[in-house]
Amino acid sequence: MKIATWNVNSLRVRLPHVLQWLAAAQPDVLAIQETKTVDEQFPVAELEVAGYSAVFAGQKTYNGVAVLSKSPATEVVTDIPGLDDPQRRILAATLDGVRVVNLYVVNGAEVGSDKYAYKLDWLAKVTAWLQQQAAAYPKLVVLGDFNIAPQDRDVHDPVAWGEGILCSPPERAALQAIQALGLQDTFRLFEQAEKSFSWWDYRAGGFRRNHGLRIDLILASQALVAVCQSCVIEREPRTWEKPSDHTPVVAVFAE
DNA sequence: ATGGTAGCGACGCTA
Repeated sequence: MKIATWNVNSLRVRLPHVLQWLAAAQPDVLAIQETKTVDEQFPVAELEVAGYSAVFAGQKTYNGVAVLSKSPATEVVTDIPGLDDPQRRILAATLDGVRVVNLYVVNGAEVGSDKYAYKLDWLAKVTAWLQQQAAAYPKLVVLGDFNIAPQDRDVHDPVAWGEGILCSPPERAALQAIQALGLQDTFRLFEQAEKSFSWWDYRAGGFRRNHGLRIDLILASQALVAVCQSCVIEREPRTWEKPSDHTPVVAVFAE
């Protein structure tokens, strides 16, 4: 089972890229963040032609998550207990016996800001719910745009980024709390090139200079870690004309 | 000191 995550930064703008990538990569599941598309405008028909069904939770202008899959999704959840949030950032679904939780984690803007407080509160509530998901579903994948670089090696310039947003100790502790539920960062199960990133700022030639961060993650429960065969960052879509600022991350699990 | 670009929807907000 091939499972991928990709923050597309507007599905309406990026649909040609998504279709091109699906045709070539043929993942079983693609979790998408930042669709920026209301449900009424979700491109169901185009994706169906490509061989994918979709579940989605969209809103106007911002956020929005979706899960595309070759097999139909069941047990779809978009809202969790204790988090009364109009922002569409969560989509859980079951696919061929695997529980997939797609997260578009709050960015947080700046350490100490209101948005930062919202990020940490959001993460705490999501983590409490993930604990229940982990208990209910031994085969669990939690993936998406985490807006947290797990370690300094996931940051192109750890000195410059310091303890700022996406790198601050409270954010990293929040990610650790999720991993403490028994979820491992599948990318680090394997040997990887140094300076492997999944997001590069559009500004200041970020991609050209490989000034990026690894903030798009695929976490897996022990039952899936045991059968995880690979986790790779696919850089190519970031080289295409008018790309998303993120590129796909793909994990393969046996069976 | 706080740039640079992209997307959305009306010149600012978010990332």
